[in-house]
Amino acid sequence: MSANNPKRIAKTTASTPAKVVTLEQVAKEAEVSPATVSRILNGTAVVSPARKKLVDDAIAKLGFVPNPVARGLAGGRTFSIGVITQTLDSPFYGSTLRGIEEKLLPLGYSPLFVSGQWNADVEARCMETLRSRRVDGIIVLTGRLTDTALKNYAKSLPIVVTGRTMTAPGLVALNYDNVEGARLATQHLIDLGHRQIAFIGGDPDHPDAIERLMGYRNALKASHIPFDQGLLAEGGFYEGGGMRAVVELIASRKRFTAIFAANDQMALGAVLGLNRHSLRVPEDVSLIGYDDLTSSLYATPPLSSVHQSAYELGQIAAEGMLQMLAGEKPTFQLPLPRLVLRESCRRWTA
Amino acid sequence: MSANNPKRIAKTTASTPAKVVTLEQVAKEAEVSPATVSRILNGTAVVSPARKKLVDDAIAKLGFVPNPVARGLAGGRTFSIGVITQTLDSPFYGSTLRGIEEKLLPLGYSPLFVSGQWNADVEARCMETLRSRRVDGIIVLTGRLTDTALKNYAKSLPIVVTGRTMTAPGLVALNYDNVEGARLATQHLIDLGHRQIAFIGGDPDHPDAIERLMGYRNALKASHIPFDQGLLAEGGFYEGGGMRAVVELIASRKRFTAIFAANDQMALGAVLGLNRHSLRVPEDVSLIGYDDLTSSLYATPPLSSVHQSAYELGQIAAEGMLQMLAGEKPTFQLPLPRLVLRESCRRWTA
DNA sequence: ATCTATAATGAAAGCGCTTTCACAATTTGC
DNA sequence: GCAAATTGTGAAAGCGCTTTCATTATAGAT
Repeated sequence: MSANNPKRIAKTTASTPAKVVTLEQVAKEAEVSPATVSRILNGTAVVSPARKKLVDDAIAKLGFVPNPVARGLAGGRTFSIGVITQTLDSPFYGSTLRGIEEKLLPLGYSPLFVSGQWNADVEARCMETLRSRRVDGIIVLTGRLTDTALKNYAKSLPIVVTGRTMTAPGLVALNYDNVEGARLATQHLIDLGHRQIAFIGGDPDHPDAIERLMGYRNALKASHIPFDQGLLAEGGFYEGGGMRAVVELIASRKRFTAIFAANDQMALGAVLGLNRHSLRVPEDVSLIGYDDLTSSLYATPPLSSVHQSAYELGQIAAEGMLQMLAGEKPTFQLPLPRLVLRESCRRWTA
Repeated sequence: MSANNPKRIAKTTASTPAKVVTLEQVAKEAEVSPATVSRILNGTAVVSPARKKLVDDAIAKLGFVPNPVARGLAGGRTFSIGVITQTLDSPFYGSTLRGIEEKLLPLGYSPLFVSGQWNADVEARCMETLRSRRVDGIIVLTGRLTDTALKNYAKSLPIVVTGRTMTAPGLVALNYDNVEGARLATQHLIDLGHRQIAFIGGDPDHPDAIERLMGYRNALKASHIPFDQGLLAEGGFYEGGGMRAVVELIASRKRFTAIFAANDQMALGAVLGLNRHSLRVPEDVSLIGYDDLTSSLYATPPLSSVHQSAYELGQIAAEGMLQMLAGEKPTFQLPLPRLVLRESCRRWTA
């Protein structure tokens, strides 16, 4: 290939002379050794100001850009961070990816996104892919791997994981307070006078789903409203599931005046399910979601929700990773969930 | 670093012995030269079946995984494909990314996603990042770079670009037929009896926006409906813009009985804008969008739209890239846009 | 002044793989 | 049967960078 390469370049590059400047050329230009150039690039040793200037000038003149591949091989650091997301097209995590990218890029790190499909096996394979690519660290967005598995990975490279609460050496976990967010949402409904509040839950294997259910129950308990299993339905975190869940609820002939859906996607599906049965939001049923997706703002009616900044989550995760890589102890402050009130809830007077 | 590494591993790896098997070890185990192992790995030369078996066994026994970083340096190929998307959190392109990933991964290629933010400068920087990372090829999802710039990049590495129609050596362009899709949508409205059809356009710099407007005009012309500038509004391809556009339209007191929005996000925003003025979809105004997002299926009412498979687009783009890398001439068949009828349009009888 | 720390630098040895080049072992052609 | 073409293989030279190790120049201590 190293012979193939020039060949291909020769064939395809008529006007662009494909000048790939190497560190060695910089060294020659500045009349110093490659080692010195490397030291300046990495700040790994003190270099006299005079030589530093020489080198900086040479770099500028030649337009030298270090080759990350060579750096990876020689130094063991690839300046890339693996990110395991679950699906690349999630409306929630999409923003998180953006947050990660924006924090990483300016520091010369590139994110390498792979999707785990909410499946532990796939995720394990992702981990291997990322490790074989010699990423410097891995950010896991929730995921299905066990805490133990994660701890193990953390032994060989730094890990930041969201959606969990755990501690281990070489690992930092970030988790929004789902219990509190769900409590807030349910309490809001209670404050509006609702007493029969249905809950559309997410995938029961998912910690977020469990915690949000817990918040819902906590709020009920605090107001001495008996918890009713019959008011629970499962929507799997997607629109279709939300719709099905509400249809089941209606079919069960359980009375409810409000619904708290464990995420906005299900809430949006629920609106459609309700409409199909001539139930209007918020006239007949009040509805509140979770996540505060962009699309919820433009739903019909605009959906009240629990705001969780996916974007910020990404930023914080990336920041934490950067700190670990710098050998610092990551410190961060996760924003608290907060209610965003729009038009999908209404006071209920029985 | 190579000295740092063992140090860190020693510190963090109590149980995992961090056994990184190298090609050389495989060679030793199989009692052949590293060159032979490499040849088997890459299929670059004929190796006797006997030795091949030896090597395969050694690989299996040792659990050897080639180091892509070293491969990148030595062979000039990194088995990674750069993908320039515009925002990581776009509901449309999200699926495209998924399509790309799914095609690439099984062949040992990893996508490297970077976002251009619909900005030519940012995009140019992305290009440089990707090139400096020595990706084997680049997939550009629409973007703002000029055709000329793209042609230039194509001189040094294979490029697949979507959302354009152009040809150049080392470049393949994939474009859905926006004109036809828009014509279909508009024609549908005409068939339903609408004569005053408003158009909410996208960013006027965007080729998709231009083509969809053209399709709209073509359909009108074919039915001898005069084109009316006053029925046009610009929504910038986002929900908020769609909402503003419809509000402007209403304020202008132009009569219209139907709206064709150049994408679903704007259509969704338009629904809200209409509702704010007590106009119902589809009772008072028929509405059709473009893209057929997942969320459109669960909108209130479920939105009729022009289906364009973002996912398939990704797959085809990735496939095309793979073919170019294999030295084949890419062949592909883009699906035609098709109407997806749901509940947002209604017959109009004046 | 002489000896030892300290600072700044370069030479050279890799990182793990691919690829050329040369050579031996076949096979083929006549 | 013998030269010529073909095949299979290994030794060795990198790819572009980092890092150790040794070396020289400089400052500090006695």
